Amino acid sequence: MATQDIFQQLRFFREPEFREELLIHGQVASFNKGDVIVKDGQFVKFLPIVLKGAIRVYQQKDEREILLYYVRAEETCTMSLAAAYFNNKSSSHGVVVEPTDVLIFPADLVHSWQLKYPSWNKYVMHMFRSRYDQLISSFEGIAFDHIPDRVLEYLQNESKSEKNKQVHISHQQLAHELGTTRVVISRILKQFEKEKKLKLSRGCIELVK
Amino acid sequence: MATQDIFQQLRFFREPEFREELLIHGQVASFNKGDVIVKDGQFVKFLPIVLKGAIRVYQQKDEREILLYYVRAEETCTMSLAAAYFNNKSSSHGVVVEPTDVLIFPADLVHSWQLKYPSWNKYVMHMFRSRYDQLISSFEGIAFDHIPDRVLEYLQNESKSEKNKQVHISHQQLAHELGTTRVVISRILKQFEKEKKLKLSRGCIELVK
DNA sequence: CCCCCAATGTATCTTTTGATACCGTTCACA
DNA sequence: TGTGAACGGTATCAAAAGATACATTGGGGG
Repeated sequence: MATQDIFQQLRFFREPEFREELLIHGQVASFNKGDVIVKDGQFVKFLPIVLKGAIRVYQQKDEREILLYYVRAEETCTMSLAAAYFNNKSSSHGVVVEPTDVLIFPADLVHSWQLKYPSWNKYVMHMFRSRYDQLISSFEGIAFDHIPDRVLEYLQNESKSEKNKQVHISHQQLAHELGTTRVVISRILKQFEKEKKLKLSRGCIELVK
Repeated sequence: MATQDIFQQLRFFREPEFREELLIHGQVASFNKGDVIVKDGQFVKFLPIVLKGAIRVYQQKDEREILLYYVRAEETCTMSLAAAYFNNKSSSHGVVVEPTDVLIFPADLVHSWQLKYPSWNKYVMHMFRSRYDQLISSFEGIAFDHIPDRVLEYLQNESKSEKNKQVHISHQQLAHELGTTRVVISRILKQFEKEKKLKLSRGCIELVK
């Protein structure tokens, strides 16, 4: 990826010296679905900023899984960032879910950037704030909404990025994302279909609107 | 409160110039139970650091309430901090729950401190990380644990700060904290009493161990 | 000492969700 | 073209939690 393309993605990094540092220390890497970016228990040596694609970040405890967020274009992984800043081991997993390009750079630069470059500082604050809000939102969902509502909300979120209203996901995967079981999801989706809210086909759910 | 007492509370603010700024711009204020520190929809002009006591920070939507965290000694309110940093309105409420002393200072100083004082920068990062972890923990509880477990956990957390194992709280309040109803709590507590896990009296729950 | 209200105890019923089992269908691939 | 795995539909049962209703208790203020 050419230099200008990188900074087309990363407009909010303003200071010329900062951009220069990013080019000197940073490196573009490509990953495929299933690649593991960080693992629970590992020290974080490199910090990624996603240019294209998505990384799924989650915690695992016993058999259960908590989805924290997806790192998408222009974003970084706040869990890794915090771990890097305090030189802690990562407490979460990061797995690539679609072909993904990331800009990676040594994690120990974070400390100095934080003080030297206002645009980086602002970026970090923004990321933390935004992740926190996302988590509150998930929390709300799980605390107050019944599963049918959460299913609908999930589907609407997923589909609005695409032109059409189709979401390509299996009932099993959807159950996994929402922390429930396949049977429950199938039951709910079938009910929605009866109510003409959506159309079902193998591996695909189409919202009707 | 005398100067040396303040910095006894705030050891992690190291730079002498920073401490000086804190003294120049900061001011100690005292609040009582029920006082409102921030309100949803208000711009954040002043940022508090708690010296003693506790502030309950929560969001309200429709009739429901989400407890985000308590701001206790040495801590600041990350929601206010983020709102101040981006000059946003607060999206949460902060209410004093016990007699509380706070150091307050103008919110617009945050930007410059962030860049000038490493110890402040570190403090902020630490607060964000720690709030995020707390929220994940609540999330886990609500997602995976049954209410009886959450009740027990809540009581253990509350009691371990005190010498004895008594928690002074009504079933109604406890239900409120855990986002359920009084009847459910009474039912569960009674069951625990039968199992000799605790002793109940009016307005007080005593853990047996 | 009485009255009132908050706090608590308890029964009953319903809804939501999870667990399990079993079935047919579709698809990739040998 | 057959076959096994993934996908999806559905019935049945049980557990968890909420909703509602009503009784009882304890303590403070008049």
